[in-house]
Amino acid sequence: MPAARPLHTVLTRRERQIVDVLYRLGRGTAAEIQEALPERLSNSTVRTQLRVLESKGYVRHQEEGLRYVYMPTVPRHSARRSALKHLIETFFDGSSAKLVAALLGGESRVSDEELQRIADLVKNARSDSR
Amino acid sequence: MPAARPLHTVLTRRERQIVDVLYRLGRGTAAEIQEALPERLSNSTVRTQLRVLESKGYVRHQEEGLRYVYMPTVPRHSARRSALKHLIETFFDGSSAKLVAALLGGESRVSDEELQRIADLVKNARSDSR
DNA sequence: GCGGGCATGTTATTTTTATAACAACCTGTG
DNA sequence: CACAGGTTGTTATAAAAATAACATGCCCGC
Repeated sequence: MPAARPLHTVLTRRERQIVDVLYRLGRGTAAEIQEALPERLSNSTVRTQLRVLESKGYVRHQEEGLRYVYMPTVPRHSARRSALKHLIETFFDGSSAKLVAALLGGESRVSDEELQRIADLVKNARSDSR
Repeated sequence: MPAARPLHTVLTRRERQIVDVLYRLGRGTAAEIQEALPERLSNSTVRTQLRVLESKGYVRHQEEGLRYVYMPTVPRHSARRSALKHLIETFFDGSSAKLVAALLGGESRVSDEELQRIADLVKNARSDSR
């Protein structure tokens, strides 16, 4: 039974890197993961790490033909929900509005298209709550 | 010269916990940090950890009367910007809109007041970009 | 059917992390 | 002024993480 606590507070540095890659890719073989990692590691190392993650219950694999395809056990949406929560609490004083402010105000502005989509989301949310 | 890479990808598990506390508190003594940590550690351990963090350049301290007050070296807003970016890339396919969707759609709904504030932010952002 | 290329499994070792005991030092108070 | 309480510095050790070499097995093409 894994993680009462958010994943990223439980995993080691390497484990996080690997799990993050998996959340980005959805699923992947050792080789693909190795490729996607921010640091060069030997294939052997990556596989060992994956096995550890699996034994801890954070990752599982399916046999696909000959090779193993790994994926996270914690569903993406729940991992991300808790990551989001943690981020808001740590950096935004618990306020979603502050997060949005940072999102819109940052130097890396969102595209007009994204902005439009966000506006729509907000509109819907508001009419829902009315 | 610390961290070309986002903090949380560089720090160990404990170090992250401590740095996170510091970002939440802004600043704090060893005792305060110890208090705020999600796990019970001896005061000695916390201080050792802080010294390590300092030697790595992620934290610094000021002498305040007798005791040391610690704070992050990386400014909060830049740490949070990169954390946010990383979160969006890992869990939201690089789309801010998807993040907002999760924010508004999650079970932990934002309050009406927050929602209002968000709506205003979006409105401003849109008129700016026009 | 044999050797090359990939994949996996096993196991060992090095390195880093994590934890904390102990000593020394102020400082205010009885 | 002695000492209790809170703080820092030093140093040792235990525990975990990280890395990778080496061995094994399987399929495919020559």
